[in-house]
Amino acid sequence: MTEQHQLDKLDRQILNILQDDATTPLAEIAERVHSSPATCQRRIRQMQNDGVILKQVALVNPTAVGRSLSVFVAVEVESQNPMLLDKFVRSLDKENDVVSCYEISGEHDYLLLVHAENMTSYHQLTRRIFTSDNNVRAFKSQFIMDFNKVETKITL
Amino acid sequence: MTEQHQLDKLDRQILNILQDDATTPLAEIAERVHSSPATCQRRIRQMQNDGVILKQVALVNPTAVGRSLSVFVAVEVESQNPMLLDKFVRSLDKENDVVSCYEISGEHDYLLLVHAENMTSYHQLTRRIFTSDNNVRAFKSQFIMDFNKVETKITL
DNA sequence: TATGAAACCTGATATCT
DNA sequence: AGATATCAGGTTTCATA
Repeated sequence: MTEQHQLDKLDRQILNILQDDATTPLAEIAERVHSSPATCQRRIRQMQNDGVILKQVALVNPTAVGRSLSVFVAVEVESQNPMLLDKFVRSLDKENDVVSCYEISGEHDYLLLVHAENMTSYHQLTRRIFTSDNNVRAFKSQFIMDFNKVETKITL
Repeated sequence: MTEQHQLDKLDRQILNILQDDATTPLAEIAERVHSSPATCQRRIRQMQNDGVILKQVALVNPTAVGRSLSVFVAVEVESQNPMLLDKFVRSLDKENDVVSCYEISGEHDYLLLVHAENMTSYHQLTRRIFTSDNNVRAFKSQFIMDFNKVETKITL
């Protein structure tokens, strides 16, 4: 998480590969970027230390694990008081179905991504966290009907 | 990608671990779930074949790779003609800055996540793809001011 | 039929030039 | 930075319940 030197072409090529498949062996990476395994290894470690690579994770199919209802929820808060905003955000940590929370500009304040088991459990979730007690004035559910493109990759 | 048997507790525990850190050694996984490395290995392979685990990827910090402007774009299309919808979605594939595209219910049709270098490059992107030629009636940019919680993990 | 122990072998890491 | 040696850890086999 130290200060980062500018990424060069080699770094970017390695990142493109690892963002597609983090299990790619160093020997294959080296071949594809025309370098050596040792050099690739050093670059990767450097980028991990610099916080360029945040972590390596397994991506799971929500439907296959019983979360077949996915929703973007646009939330409008009652008060912009920092303590109340913080309280709202922290209340999401306990909620397994809330995968992400972004603070956004515009008419809404937050955009959440939720993976729920079904409509009943989603409804219960909304009753639990989108309350005026929790500093929420209003919320709008945008149900995801199709995942046309869901990448985590930032192509460089 | 075959038909999937029901996931048991062991599978779910393994998924929770791999969604946090896909580099966790099998020996450590085995210890934490009170099983053996061989069994954990077999379960993981099974879930990969069943499409429960989609892939393993490196997550990259957008800011650290020069994409410091992140935007959710709500897009409303002109026509619901399937061919035109498909054409719009396919036009996004070429765009490196467009990370995901969800088809949603409500007043808008699509929600895109974009990681752009800066406002200038984002503006150029909007001129390129959010055009009436591309079946777009209107779009609304929701700039991300803070990533309060950005997970890929579906806690089981 | 699924598990755990142990052998085996690939590939990650450290050292040296 | 690249080549080599070492060692950790992933994979296969086999025995067992």
